[in-house]
Amino acid sequence: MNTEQIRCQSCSISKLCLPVMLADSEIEHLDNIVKRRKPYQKDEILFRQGESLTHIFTVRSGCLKTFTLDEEGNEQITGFYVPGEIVALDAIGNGTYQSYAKALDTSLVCALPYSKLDSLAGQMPGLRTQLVKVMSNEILDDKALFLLLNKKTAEQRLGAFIMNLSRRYAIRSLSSERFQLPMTQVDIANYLGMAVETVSRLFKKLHKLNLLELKHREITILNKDNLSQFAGTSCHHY
Amino acid sequence: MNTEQIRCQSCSISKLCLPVMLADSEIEHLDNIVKRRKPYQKDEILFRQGESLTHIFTVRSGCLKTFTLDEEGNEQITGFYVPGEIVALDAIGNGTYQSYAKALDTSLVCALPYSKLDSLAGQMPGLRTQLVKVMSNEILDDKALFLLLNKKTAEQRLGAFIMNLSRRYAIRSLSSERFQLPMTQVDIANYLGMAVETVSRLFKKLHKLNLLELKHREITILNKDNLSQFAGTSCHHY
DNA sequence: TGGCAAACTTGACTTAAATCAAGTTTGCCT
DNA sequence: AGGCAAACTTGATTTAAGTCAAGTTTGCCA
Repeated sequence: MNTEQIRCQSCSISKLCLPVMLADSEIEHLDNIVKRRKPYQKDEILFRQGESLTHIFTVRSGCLKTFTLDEEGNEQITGFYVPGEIVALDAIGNGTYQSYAKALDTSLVCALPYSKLDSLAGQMPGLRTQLVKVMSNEILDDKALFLLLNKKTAEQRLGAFIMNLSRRYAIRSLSSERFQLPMTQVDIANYLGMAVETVSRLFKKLHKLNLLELKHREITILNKDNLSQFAGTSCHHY
Repeated sequence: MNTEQIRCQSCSISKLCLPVMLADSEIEHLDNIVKRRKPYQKDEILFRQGESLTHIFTVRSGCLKTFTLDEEGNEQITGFYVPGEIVALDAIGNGTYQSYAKALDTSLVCALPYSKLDSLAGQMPGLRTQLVKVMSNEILDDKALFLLLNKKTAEQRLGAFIMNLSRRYAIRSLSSERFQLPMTQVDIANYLGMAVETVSRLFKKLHKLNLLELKHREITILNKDNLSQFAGTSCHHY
């Protein structure tokens, strides 16, 4: 079976995506508007900042990043997206993509024509509710990220970033103790607002503390509890 | 006329709020579910983190802040809300308020019972669209804030914060060159992730550069263009 | 399969902003 | 009106993390 042909009805991540709580007949309507595209290759661009919004995207496999460009043309990464996550929700407000989106890996993606999704949401209360919930959760996640960046040290930020990725994989029934980092350390540093050198040194430190192992791009979390604690409350000031 | 009795139909900020693009008959339906409460007094709490979501709030006058508490019980401010802005959108996802909300000033507020708002959104496409747009815009604003905190120096953050407030007042036809800061410098420092001392010193610096004047709580922006530029691109590295 | 750029590492040095300490000013409450 | 806590200011010192410099390693592709 061609993976491009998987339908919402049988998609393994449908419970994280828009079909949550829809009746079978409703899922079918949703499925009918979904376009499943050829896999995007690493570094392929899905959309560009300023283009007018045509589709909302959901990740089925692989990983995407979104970013803007600053005055000097440097990437400013604004998010990473793993399977089940929805990309471009910030474009709805004024109908224009507000960032670039690029595949970090070969990635399968579902494209939902926004106008069709919107009118379906008008007919299906469950879909409307789910869309609003997904957006509400994104606002919540953004506020959590805000607190992380604003109040925590570099080592807490990196620890929390790894734990956050791990949790997102766990919810998706992917391995949460050992996984491949889909992004480079340069990307992590950019996203977390720190220097690459700092990221490298902190990974070394986390390893020395026996919290995790990093080999090439493969992360193994050795002590989930301690890593969590380290990320949250290693800031003792007595 | 009692200000508590103003209706959506005649509310001066309705064009920034949920009624945008609704037909008159539709606005009436919306107006019917809105509760206008007695003004909240300074420091009065609207809701607490963990309470289950009953109402979404919109600010009519005054100013609110939202915050969470960290392990040690310290406030972590997550947002300030001025007239026309909607509070508690991050609570919809799991039906629980995700922060505390407190009045910074005597504030008039409209309370919208969420279940009623939700079912109205099911009947009125314009309301559904507007709700989704408002949420999308909040996601966008959060991402802009993220970039600000992540990539900019303390002085750019403070400059951008002031310009952001000024712009929000301007949209609401309030004075954008001269206004009363509704929050203390302690609150600003908390929100922007810096020390109060730094905020105080930077206000002094902005004054010395003839960009603004601050007297008690009254801000006068002396050179909007330069302040904007200062906030955005004062980071020369040759 | 070898060359090269991107990714990552390590060490020395610098710096922006935090912390600490000790004020002064403001405005609320009795 | 006067007292007191919160808000704000100013200066001296410290520190976390950035920058700079110079590597080594990895993996792509011609």
